[in-house]
Amino acid sequence: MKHRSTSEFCCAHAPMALGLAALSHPARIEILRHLSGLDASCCKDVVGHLRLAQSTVSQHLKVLVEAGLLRMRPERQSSRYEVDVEALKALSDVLAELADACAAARTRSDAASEGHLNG
Amino acid sequence: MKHRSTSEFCCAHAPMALGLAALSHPARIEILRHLSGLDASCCKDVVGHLRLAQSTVSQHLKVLVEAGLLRMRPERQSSRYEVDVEALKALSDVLAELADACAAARTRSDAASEGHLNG
DNA sequence: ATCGTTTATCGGCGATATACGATGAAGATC
DNA sequence: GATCTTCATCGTATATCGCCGATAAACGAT
Repeated sequence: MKHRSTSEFCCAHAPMALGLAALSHPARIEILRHLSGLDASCCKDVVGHLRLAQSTVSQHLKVLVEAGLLRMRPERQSSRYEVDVEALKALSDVLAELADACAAARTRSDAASEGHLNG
Repeated sequence: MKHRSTSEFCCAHAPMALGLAALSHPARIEILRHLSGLDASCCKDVVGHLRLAQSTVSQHLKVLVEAGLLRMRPERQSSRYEVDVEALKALSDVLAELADACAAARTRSDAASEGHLNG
């Protein structure tokens, strides 16, 4: 997840890669889904929902917070975790842009080869 | 990237997680962008674009192929790699659905608290 | 003050990811 | 046939991940 790659594209795509990495685990996807249903929730609640050790869940929550996809209020007794809907939407949009760019490029090249080869 | 987690949600979210994991590296994002510009391209071309060893690039391409985001025709001399636009769009849509679900849940809960608390 | 609850962090283990060089296979070129 | 190019794979080294148990910190209740 942490890379010290070689070129400028690394810096350019690093935020997107970090966000997607945070979502590249079934447990973390499920955490987002679970937390979206409720208003805000604590770690213990997530532990009850998933079948993972408390320390493991705490780690997953930390990953999501560091990726900016969750916000947390550290109320020492029972911290509240909440989905950052804007950040999630932003990440989704970036991926959608990539998909659209690829689709547009293909459409363009299809049109070109039709124009050149006439079918 | 390969997890043998505990519950049913793992299987449910595994495909999404696998796809996002494939995109969770700047080099692989850049590979998709690069390949979308061209029609189809070979490994050497990608090696020239990125500043990574040929073996490393070959690995990244393999990851993308195994995730279904790239198609490859193994022409032994110079294999052709091509973006699977449909697969990429599908993955983007799944993430968009997750984001929308979270947004919808928040909107609903906002409306509820407004109704209860009158602001 | 003591106990119970909840959470975050530490340390360790096994598995995986990332990167590279070296090697071998397959086609092209001379 | 000899050589070059291109690519996939192997082997290796290092770093990170994912998981857990154990522990410490913070708060509430008794």
